[in-house]
Amino acid sequence: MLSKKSQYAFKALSYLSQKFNDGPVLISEIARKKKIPLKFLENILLELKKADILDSKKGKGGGYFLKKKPEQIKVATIIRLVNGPISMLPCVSLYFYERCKNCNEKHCALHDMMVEVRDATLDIVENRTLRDLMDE
Amino acid sequence: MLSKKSQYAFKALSYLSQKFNDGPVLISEIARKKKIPLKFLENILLELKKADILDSKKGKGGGYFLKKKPEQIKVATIIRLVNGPISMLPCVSLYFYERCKNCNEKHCALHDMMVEVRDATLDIVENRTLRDLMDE
DNA sequence: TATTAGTCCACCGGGTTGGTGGGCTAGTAT
DNA sequence: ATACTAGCCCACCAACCCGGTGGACTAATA
Repeated sequence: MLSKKSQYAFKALSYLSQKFNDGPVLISEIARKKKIPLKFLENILLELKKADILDSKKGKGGGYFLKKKPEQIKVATIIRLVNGPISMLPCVSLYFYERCKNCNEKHCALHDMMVEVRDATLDIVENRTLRDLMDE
Repeated sequence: MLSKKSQYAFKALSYLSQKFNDGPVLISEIARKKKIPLKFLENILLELKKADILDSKKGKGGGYFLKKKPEQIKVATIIRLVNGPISMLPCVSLYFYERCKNCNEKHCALHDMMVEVRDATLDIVENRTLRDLMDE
C-alpha cells in the first residue's frame, strides 16, 4: 500500500502539474486546495526538491514548481522516491535489490512469480507520467 | 513489500505442500528445514490455522498439515491473510476497501491507474496456488 | 530594510515488525 | 491412568516507521 505521504505527494504534484505555466505555487495554497496538513506537506515538497523533482523560490512571489515538464516525470520515479520499492520482495527489486538468503533465486517459485508481478506493475507505472495524473 | 512474516508463511506453506501426503509435520521440523525462528513460526502457523488454511494435531505424532490440497489454496488468499491488501490504495482494494476522501473516485486519475495495477497483479496471484510454489 | 516564504531540526504518540519466554492444555501412546 | 508430547496462549520486548507538529532560522525580494 502507498503511504499517506505518497498519496499527498501525488496530489501535490498533480496540482503543480496543472499550474506548471503559472510560476511558483505557495505550499500553503497546495495544502489548502488539496487538504494536506501544511507542515507535513512542507517535508514532502522539500524531499522532492532534494530529489530534483521540484525546485523552489524563496521570498515574495516564491513557492514550489516542477523542475521538468509533467510528461517528463514518471510515476514510478515518484513511488520509489517517496514510498520505496515497487516489488513485493527485496530479491526481485531493481532499485532496492537485496540478496535472498535461503532461497537460491534460480529455483525459487515465489521469486519467479514476484518477478512477473513486478513486471506487470512496472509496465504500467513506468509508462505513466504526472501528465496522466492531471485530471479535472 | 511482503513482510518477513509473509515470506516465512510462504516458505512454511511450500514445505507443507511437499509433505502433503505424509501426515502432520512438526513446527520444529519446518523451522529447522526452512530456517525460520521457531516461536515466530508458531504464531504464523496458528494464524493460518485460525484462517482455515491449516489444521493441526496435538500430542505425539502431531504437527501441522494443509487443510486443503495445495492446488486449492490461492496465493492471493495467503497474501491478504498474512500481509494485508494487495492494492496500492485503499480506495481500489476489493477486500480492504475504504472510501477515498477528497478524491471522487470517478474522476481520479491516480485511482484509475491503481485499478490497472491491481488487476494486473491479481491476474497473477489469483491464478497461482501453493502447488505452483512447490519447487525443489 | 521589512516582509515573505522556504529551510531545518527536534520532537511526539501510537502502531507495526520481528521477535522471545514461559507456562498451560489437550491429545496420544503405552 | 499416566507420562509425555506438541500445539496453544499470553505477555512482553526493542527498534523502527508513520503521520504529524512546533519553533527558530535564513535567504530572497520588493
